[in-house]
Amino acid sequence: MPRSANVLTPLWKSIAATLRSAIADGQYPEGSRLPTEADLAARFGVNRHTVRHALATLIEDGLVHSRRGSGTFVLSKPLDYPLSERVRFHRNLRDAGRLPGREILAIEVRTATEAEARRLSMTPGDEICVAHTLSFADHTPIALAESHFPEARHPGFADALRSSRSVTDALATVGVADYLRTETRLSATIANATQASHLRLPEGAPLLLTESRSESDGVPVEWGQTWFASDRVTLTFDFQRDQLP
Amino acid sequence: MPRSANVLTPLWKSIAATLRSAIADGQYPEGSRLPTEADLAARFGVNRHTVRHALATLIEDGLVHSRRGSGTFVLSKPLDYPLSERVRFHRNLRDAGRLPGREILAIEVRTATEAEARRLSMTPGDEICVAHTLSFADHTPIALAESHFPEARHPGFADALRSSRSVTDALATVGVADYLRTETRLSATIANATQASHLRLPEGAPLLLTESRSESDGVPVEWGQTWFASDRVTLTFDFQRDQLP
DNA sequence: GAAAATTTGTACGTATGTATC
DNA sequence: AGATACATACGTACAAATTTT
Repeated sequence: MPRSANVLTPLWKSIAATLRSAIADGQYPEGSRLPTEADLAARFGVNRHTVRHALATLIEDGLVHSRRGSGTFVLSKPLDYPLSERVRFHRNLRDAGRLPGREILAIEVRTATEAEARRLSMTPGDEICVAHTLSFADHTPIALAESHFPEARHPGFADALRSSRSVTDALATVGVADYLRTETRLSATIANATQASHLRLPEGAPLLLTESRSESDGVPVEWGQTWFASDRVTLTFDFQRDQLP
Repeated sequence: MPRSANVLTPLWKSIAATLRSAIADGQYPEGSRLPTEADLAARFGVNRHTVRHALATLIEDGLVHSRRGSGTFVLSKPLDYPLSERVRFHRNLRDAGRLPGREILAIEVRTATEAEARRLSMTPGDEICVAHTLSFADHTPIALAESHFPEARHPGFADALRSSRSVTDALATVGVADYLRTETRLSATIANATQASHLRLPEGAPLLLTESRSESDGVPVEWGQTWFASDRVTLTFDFQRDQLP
């Protein structure tokens, strides 16, 4: 039997608002499961359709997501990762109130191919250091990176990176006090099996790929590709702000 | 019978290089099909495995892609789309030597929701103009956009946009001579059925999503989301260049 | 590992108030 | 004023995916 329709706001809208504020209040924390649609319907005293309508708006807004047979879960808000000419991973994460973490998957030293040499302003055959790393925020993987460094120009860098575990520190020990990002290219890809496994994502999840070059006094010191788990990170930048170190 | 191994560069590498330069020379234009693996093997006088090894590197680099039973096809190089505080679609495309095009899918004028009002510094209930557009480069769709404009602040904007078909022109007719992009957020998504159909992509293709706000004299004039077909566009930006109009 | 229970997704239908032509 | 379309809401049933037994 239809409810008297003499209302200012629709039922589903007020239910959506209630759920929204309950999530905002931390009543349903990130990753937690909402009550089942049947439960919510009973609690609000409405039909299941009405609850579904409310939930649809939360899903649309990326606040929750539902899995058939499993339930509706609160999504964690993606980390804002500001891109600037002075991108520093640890600093970015601490500024966002998250615990930064980095795991080195592999470090190899080998001779540069033609394309790699070009990107680092070297000659093919020169030694480069290639580092594969996995970055974490609060123990959750957020990005997978493949970074190329001109080992020939900075001998001992690979060893420094192995012991220091921070790019900025390792560069400092080989004499690169400061460096700036000079070029950034952005595209989107689909996670392959390897990437998905490292990032703990389903295969086929959307990834944000950045390709960037950093220089120190006009000389390239790094060229790298980084694949971000797009549902955990949002890259941001504004041209106004001149952020200082 | 194995070939004498006393060689400087491996066979597959020189074959890959030959194919690369053939593609670069325009011998195999964008979208065209390479000779079959059997043909290439015969032409280079090697085993089909060797050709496959060479092709694998081209596929890895995103230069070509292969479809079982169909062939190997030359991919078109993605358009470089520079992001700056002064992003102008038509100008960006002409600078890249492409033919810009824009199709207006829908323009609606309605009252702003709470979230929309916040983004445009308005009050909920104020009138906004929402435009759904599709952008083309050389008649190929590259981006799908949903733009929000403060109609209440600039009465007549919707009509201006309907007749002018350029955001910059339409803003000019309502008195906004210049505007700058103040905020940009980036993420990656998967194309849904609607997006895929408009962009002429397979469902599930990776999209690059930008969310941006533009202001004129500190007052918001546009808030929009743009979904780029990631295999056709690469967003770029460098902090060095101060590009002038 | 198979079966059962749980939970979301989809589809049919009904009814009524509200806005539009 | 009447016809028509739309939004809201309830009822029921079954399919499909997941979790639990």
